[in-house]
Amino acid sequence: MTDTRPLRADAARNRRLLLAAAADEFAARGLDASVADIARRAGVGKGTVFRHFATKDELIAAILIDRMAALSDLGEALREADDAGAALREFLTAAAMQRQERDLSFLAAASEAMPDVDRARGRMMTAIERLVERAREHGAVRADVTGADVFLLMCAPNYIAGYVPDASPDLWRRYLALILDGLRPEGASPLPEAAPELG
Amino acid sequence: MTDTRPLRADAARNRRLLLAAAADEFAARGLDASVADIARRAGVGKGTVFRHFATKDELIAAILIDRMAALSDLGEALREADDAGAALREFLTAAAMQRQERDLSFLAAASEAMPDVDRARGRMMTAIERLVERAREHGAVRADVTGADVFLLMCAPNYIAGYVPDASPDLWRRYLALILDGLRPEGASPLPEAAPELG
DNA sequence: CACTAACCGGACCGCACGGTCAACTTGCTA
DNA sequence: TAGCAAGTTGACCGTGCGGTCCGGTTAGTG
Repeated sequence: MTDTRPLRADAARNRRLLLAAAADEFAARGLDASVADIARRAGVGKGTVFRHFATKDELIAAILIDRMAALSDLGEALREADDAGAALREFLTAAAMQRQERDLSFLAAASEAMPDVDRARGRMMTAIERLVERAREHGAVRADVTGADVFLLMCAPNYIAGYVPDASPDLWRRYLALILDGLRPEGASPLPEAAPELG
Repeated sequence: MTDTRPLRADAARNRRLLLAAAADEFAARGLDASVADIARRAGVGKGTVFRHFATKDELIAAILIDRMAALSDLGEALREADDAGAALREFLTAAAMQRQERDLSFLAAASEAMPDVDRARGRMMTAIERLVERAREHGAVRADVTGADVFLLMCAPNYIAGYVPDASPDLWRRYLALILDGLRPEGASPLPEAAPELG
């Protein structure tokens, strides 16, 4: 944090390789993918992984923070969009497009112990809340749906499609469309149970 | 299979205790819950677990088969129901009510190697397909949704609600309602991507 | 009641994982 | 180009897991 000396060229390169390899490996095998496999995929020794990330959890956190930051950027940019409903759709499509990890429980667990994760999640949550609020005002989504709901629904398309062996890589679009249809206001039956409070 | 001699009284009791303890432990900690913990919760030695189930996977399979059989019974009973839409809703509610495991990937993996699992899954799939077909004919669900879709969506409410730390135990009802609203035919936009083929 | 096959339990094994470390290599700078 | 801090590496460690095994226990039977 306080120490911001730039990385040596090879170290910076390895860090990039590691993040990419880890994202691939996690997408393929889930969060249980071993650090050794990630190192091998990156063409690097296992020790190097722990030089860059003190812990496997920190590596996961770094990836999640990157992704949440990108989505936050998008969400904030979309605040100006003309069509609030289309903006929300675009956001959720982008969220599903970056292969999300299936196991979000890490997010909840890490938020308590890792302030960086918590901050990134908070920023994304407010971006989502703004989008939902605006879409609601424009009558593009049902009145009883909240930002927290959308946050939770964000990964569902990948989760659902992820359990089809040999699925089309775009199968998630089908379930995203289904969920989006569930969000539309026309003829919606009121939702039971209060919306959850997150973070 | 061929050998159907009845279990000794204590063995039968322990088997029941084990299945219950395993279901609890899996629900609480996911499929990674250790066999030792399950044995402890059942008040039994670890060796006893492996006397009843050759492998941890077989224990999981036994639980899954029980649940799928119960759902198949319900699904077949609901074929006679007057309101086809209500029947499908009732089925999905029952499916969510038994705490489903979050990690369905086991199902796909086990189906290939374990014929019992495959058979139970097949029976449940046809029950679901019948319910969906009938609901579709009655105009209670959109035309482009299939049995495979419903099968995949079945566990989503628990998955979504499962990542809220301290959630109300009935929070899944909220997301089930949302998904059911996504299934309704009025004003549905056609689904992209072909429905997956399962099994 | 005595006998035995079925059953139980927990010490034990091998393995794979996350994480450490000390010897070695390399990019930077003066 | 010499010197050194920064970076790399893979052998190594402790831990916790699924699964084994055998000595002791118990439910059923004649």
